[in-house]
Amino acid sequence: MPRIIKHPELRREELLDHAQALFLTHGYDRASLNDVIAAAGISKGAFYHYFASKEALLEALAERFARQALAGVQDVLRDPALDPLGRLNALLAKSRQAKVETAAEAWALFETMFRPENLVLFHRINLAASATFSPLLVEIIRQGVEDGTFRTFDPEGVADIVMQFGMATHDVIAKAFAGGSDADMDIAIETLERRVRLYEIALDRLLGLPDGSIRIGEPGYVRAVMTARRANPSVGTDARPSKNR
Amino acid sequence: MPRIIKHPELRREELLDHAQALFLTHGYDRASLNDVIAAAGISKGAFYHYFASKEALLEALAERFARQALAGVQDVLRDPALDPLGRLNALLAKSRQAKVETAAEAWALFETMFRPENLVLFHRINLAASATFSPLLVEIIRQGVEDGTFRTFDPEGVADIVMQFGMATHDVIAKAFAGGSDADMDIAIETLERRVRLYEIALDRLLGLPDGSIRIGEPGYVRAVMTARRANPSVGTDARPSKNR
DNA sequence: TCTATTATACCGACCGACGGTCTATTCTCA
DNA sequence: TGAGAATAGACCGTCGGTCGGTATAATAGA
Repeated sequence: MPRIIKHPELRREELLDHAQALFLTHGYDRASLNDVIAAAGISKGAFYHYFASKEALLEALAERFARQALAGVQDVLRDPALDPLGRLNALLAKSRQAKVETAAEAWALFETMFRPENLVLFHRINLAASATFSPLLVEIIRQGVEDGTFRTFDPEGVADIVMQFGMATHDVIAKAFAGGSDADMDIAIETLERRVRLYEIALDRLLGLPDGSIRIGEPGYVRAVMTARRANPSVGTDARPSKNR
Repeated sequence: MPRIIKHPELRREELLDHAQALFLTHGYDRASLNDVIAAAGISKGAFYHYFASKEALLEALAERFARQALAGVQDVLRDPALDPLGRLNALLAKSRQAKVETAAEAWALFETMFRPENLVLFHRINLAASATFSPLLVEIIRQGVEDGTFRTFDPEGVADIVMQFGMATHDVIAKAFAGGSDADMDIAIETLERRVRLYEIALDRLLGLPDGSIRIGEPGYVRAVMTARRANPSVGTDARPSKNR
């Protein structure tokens, strides 16, 4: 095997790219290190030069996800024209928009993200995302409390609940994919749509706002996300020779 | 090795008992099948006679947890004297009581439950618990809506949020243990206490009740749980020769 | 009641794949 | 030219899981 030397940062990113693809298509546990290094075209030794363990690779991947998500939302955070409620809604809108775009552009990725074997991966990403976004939410809520827009005694708590709501949609979506049939999907879409309305009201009331102040997604948005796949035909079930562990 | 034949159900329960002990002390991933069968004193073949896989063992364990939890709340569910709000509060009180008792009787178990390596185990148990308890909550809420006690358009959604809140305390507690020092623990206790108050209010308002109607735990209850360990000295960190995967 | 026969419970050697380690080699650059 | 970063790949112990086989229990026919 010829020896190929690349710029370290590039190699690291490449490794993350291949790991991401494999983890998403086969799940963290089922994608082996050998798969990853084979895809990346490097040796075990090279891999362990960049990452201390497979676990560390997962961690780095989650961090990268969080970093990218944060970058996409910087403008909202910095916009001085926004009041706390506006900023909070803008933040929610951004994350909604990110979901729609992901669904449209990479339905396969979107779908695999919610497969049961990806629970570990998903959890790690969410953990990293929480660590990144919670402080931002707290700051927004705190400002809102200060200027009288919001009323709550526990900004951190409310921030956590916002994050929780975001993650909770996961289970509903997972059920939609688990069912498989279009009918199941339809039920799941309507459930999720109702759930989003509920989350909005929960946050409204938790923050002492009139019902309808918080907007997580306009009616029909869930359906828009979930039917975006038509443009990008399903990858179907795992086409890989099954491993038995 | 002598061949010992036991009643199948007994053997199965024994297997679950040993698996539970090992999974809790070392985590699902780190406790190997060989550890389990060694503890139970049986062969690989015997194990695979009872369970199709290690995964199936975990599943069965989670189901057993859920079944036991369900058994503990049957009286509350059946009590005809309770109105929906009373029943909901009684249910919350029961689960609180269960936590306090667990903490007092088996602090080691309680602590290990929240260690990071037990995330998978914890998640499975919660999944099983959700599947078991959500329908019960839905039924209670639905009745409350019918008789005018509660006001909501999405009983399933509210039930899910109740379950979510129950699980969310996990993260806060996990942080308390992660910190380690008594000071960290103290901060975590106060955070959790405030968080419980927030959850109560969130549910009050979500169900259209006056603030203070829902009681998850009386003030000071969290501290009572977390300091119950004094009676039962900590097991400290993992005393086992570390495995490298 | 005493066997044949079948079904069930159990044993443990064995397997391929896994994550991870180690030594050796080659490249880069001061 | 020498130090150290980058890469290679053989190798290791352990893992979850399989398999051929054995001992015991249950059942049936005589």
